[in-house]
Amino acid sequence: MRMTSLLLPTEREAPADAEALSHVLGVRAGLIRQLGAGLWTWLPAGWRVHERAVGIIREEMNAIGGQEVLIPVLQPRDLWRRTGRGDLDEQFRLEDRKGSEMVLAMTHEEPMTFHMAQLVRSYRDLPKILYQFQTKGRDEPRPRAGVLRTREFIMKDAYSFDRDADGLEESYARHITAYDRIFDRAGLEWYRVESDVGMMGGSGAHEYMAPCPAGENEVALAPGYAANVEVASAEPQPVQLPAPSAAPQEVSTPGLTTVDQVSGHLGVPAGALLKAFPVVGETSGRLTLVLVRGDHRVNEVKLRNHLGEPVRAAHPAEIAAQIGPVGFIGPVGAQVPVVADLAIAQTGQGGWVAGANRPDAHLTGVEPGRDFAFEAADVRTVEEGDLVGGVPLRIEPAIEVGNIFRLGTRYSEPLGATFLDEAGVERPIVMGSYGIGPARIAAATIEQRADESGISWPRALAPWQVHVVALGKGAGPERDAAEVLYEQLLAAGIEALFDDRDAGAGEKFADAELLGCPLRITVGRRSLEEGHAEAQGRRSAVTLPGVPLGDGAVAAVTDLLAQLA
RNA sequence: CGGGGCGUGGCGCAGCCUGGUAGCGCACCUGCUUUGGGAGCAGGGGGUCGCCGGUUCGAAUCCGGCCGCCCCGACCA
Repeated sequence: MRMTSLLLPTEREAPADAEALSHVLGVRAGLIRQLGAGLWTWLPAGWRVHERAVGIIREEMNAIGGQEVLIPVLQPRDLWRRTGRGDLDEQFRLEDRKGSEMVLAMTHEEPMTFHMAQLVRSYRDLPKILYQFQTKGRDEPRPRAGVLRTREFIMKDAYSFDRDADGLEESYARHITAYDRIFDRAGLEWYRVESDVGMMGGSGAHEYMAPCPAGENEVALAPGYAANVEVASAEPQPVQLPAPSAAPQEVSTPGLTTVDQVSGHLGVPAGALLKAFPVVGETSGRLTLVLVRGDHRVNEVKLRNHLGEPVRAAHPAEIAAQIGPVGFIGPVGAQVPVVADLAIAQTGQGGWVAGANRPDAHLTGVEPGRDFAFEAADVRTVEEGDLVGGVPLRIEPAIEVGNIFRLGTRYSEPLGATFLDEAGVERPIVMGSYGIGPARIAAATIEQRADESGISWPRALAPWQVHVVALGKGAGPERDAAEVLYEQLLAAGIEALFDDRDAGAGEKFADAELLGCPLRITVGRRSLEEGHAEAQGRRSAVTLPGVPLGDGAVAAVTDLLAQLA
């Protein structure tokens, strides 16, 4: 591709509203442009990257027996009502001219299962893996960071159909194989982490996380351990409790309502406090008092999974009516169920500090079990430095680039996707679903590999393998030699971008570094006289061996490319 | 949805407080010079100042309403 004809609007300055690196560089390098909140257009160079990611995914999905299909984005809302998903907040809804209710697909479990319900009759029709690359519409509460979280995006979504749980395990394992290869080939640093299965039930799920500063998730990492912080468990760091006493002692803590104030006033570590967090079940309406250590935070995902329903923080009025004065509540004497985090329950010690359920007062010397009844559960968020297998945990922000999910019969049952087994018994198909966001692969790659000058693509994702820069404005020997080299590369099937613009050397180099093709070949007066062009890898400042012009050029470039990642 | 911020040529911004000819840098067009790290000189084109309404002789500027976009949080099967 010649840059004189390419639509590549590079910018010297970052857009004022861009924060994330992938957002800034995506716009500056001319890959993407914004149409509206969470709505992004892929320009030619950016789309080439996206399609390279798609190509890798397609190859690996085919390699595990996946079959590619294409399902409409526009769908009857009724289908979604049948699975109880006709009213989701994130769902784009519309009507056709006849007034029929339609939705834009957020994902494609419903239509996929709908088809399979009609097409699968017998256990002989299973297993199957079907996938597609298709647009998803999600009315996100807050789109952000360029293409990282958008309201419309392309997802590779795959669905597995098996006769039983063992079959699902096999399909699930195949996807792990494919996904591991996909993210390796894309050149990402990634982790496969345990993730929340949500309220959908199912027997487990994993997310593929690419660490990067703009990530919206947090992953907890230790050797041999990787989990989304939403579900991560670890051994807490110890805390020195004050000496126990025979019975709780009331102490005056006037106006002291925060953990810091109380621990400072009493001269005890924050971790010696029992932080009381009253929650109300969204469906049951039941109030529960959750206790975590004063230096810990309640993990709402783990809490929700433990209680079996979503929860919200209790309102001050509810707290005052059922437990005690806000700021001074505690488990002792509280007439509500108490859930104590394992970091408290497992110590078996006394000496804790808790609210006294009386204004301006706390209790010291509190001992769980003796002074109040509780149910023990792991409901806290892990902290950096907590131990897993004796090794301190670290926590990193990451982008979710893919997920794999055991669905079970969540969709096959309501949509009547069944088959007859050998015994003639009708059974629901056991399903899995598996997503990957190619745009997030591109964004995560930018985040992980960019430097001060711009993007640095791995060969697997680069929009072009070679960026040929002709120096010298207008016609001249450099331009002629570069022209010949460019044509040779094209003829040899090497994807090359040719900077044939009448621009200064600095501008051409700056644009080449911004765009980040793996190999830059410069044809300039300096080396032309000796009959060669200069080669520069994007990732290193080291000048590579020169490329001879003429017959050996293609072979030399091929060699250089082989040395680059 | 709560909090904060911003809307002025393609991009980045000033002007608004204190109403009176819409400005700067980059980019763009023409010519000449220049040509290995975002060139110089000269000339030139391009803006409903987000939208609607109000105040005023006069509104980018003041007032009201609306819309859009960004950031933080909530949220994100």
